[in-house]
Amino acid sequence: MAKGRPRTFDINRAIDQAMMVFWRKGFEGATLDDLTEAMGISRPSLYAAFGNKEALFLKSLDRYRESSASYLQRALQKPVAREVFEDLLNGAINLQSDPLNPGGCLFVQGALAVGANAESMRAELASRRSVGEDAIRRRYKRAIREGDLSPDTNAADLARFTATLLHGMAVQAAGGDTRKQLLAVARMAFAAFPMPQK
Amino acid sequence: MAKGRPRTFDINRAIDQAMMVFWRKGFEGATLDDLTEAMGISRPSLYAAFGNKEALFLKSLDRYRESSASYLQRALQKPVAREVFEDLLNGAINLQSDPLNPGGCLFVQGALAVGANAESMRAELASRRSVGEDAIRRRYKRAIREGDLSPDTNAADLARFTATLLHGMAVQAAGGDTRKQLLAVARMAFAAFPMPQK
DNA sequence: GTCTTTCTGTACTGTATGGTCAATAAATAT
DNA sequence: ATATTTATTGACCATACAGTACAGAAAGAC
Repeated sequence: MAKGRPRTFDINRAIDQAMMVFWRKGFEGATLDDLTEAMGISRPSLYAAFGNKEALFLKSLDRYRESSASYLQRALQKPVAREVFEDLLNGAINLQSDPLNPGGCLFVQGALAVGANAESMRAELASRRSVGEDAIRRRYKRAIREGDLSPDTNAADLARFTATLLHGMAVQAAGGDTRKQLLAVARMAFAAFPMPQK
Repeated sequence: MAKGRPRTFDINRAIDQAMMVFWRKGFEGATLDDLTEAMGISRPSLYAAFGNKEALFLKSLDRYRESSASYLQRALQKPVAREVFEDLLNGAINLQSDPLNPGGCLFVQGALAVGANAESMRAELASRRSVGEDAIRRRYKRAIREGDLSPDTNAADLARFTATLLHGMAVQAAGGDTRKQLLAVARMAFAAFPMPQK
């Protein structure tokens, strides 16, 4: 066991709580008092464990990707592009409209437009959204190779279209749209998905 | 002419400048120093003319709706639903990816997730987005009556789908997507639009 | 036990924020 | 001209913010 006095709180549980606060209030809107209260720890404990607010935010983003947004990796493993697309939309809806969560998506509302102090976090989020979109693009490319998407499909455009829907639904969910309403949106989007190669 | 010393600045021009700051940094991220500097006026002048930061934000939202986002009202006047849909997407792209503007949409990034102080502005924006979506829904309802949309179309769902695309493109644009890239997204979305009644 | 290491709690610091005061300047009304 | 109304200016205020110092507490090492 590590020497010295052990922490009295579970660090992963603390990150989970911080994540929820950032999700609900954004990076700028979440104050240290909000965070420490939700995490159940004092300010110096937070700084000892994480460094500062930015580092805690980044940890929260990692945690979000691995827990809440894990539907994305699962969707990418579906056998054909059509199912990938459907699972992405359904998974996003499931997450974003879960009444136990803040509405929407941490990667969207965490820091979409911010002041100078938070500019680097805004860029970080844009970058992470881009990483997700790129993973989708690569999956569609594979689908083209494997023949379940027509060879003349533009994978980058289709991935961007997918991301646009995910992000748009995040805004809708942040505004209070229900799961049922978002499912109807997804149903319409399915009609835009290119036909599988015959 | 009104008595008393006249203002030395153009109030509409000042609102335009404030709007740009809010658009770029959001309600919370925009400081009074940011605002007064961009508007070219002093703090007490701002308070005398507008009341406070919230009131200035609301004025900026009005201005945004009437200038930048005026494409929406124009699109709603198109003769058939299909053209309405296309003009909405094209108009949004035109606005959101204009290099002279901050990327994205003020109604989306103005206050999507915020701290307690700005909670009422977050709700205000959600409400205004909802007003826009409702105007689209009513337009589609009319289209159903007029026969250019099939009678079994769900106007509310189609309006929500439209709004989701607009808001999703706003997030994409805020992240740096170009006009060209967004136009490709719109082209895919067109495929999801229900066929006109035969 | 005693030493060392690490964590916790209270209290604090410097700064930036939104908002205001009081004095002065510039216009109209009579 | 004088009075009145309104705008501007620069300094100011209270508060909330992110971040920290320091003393005490709890564990392992020996």
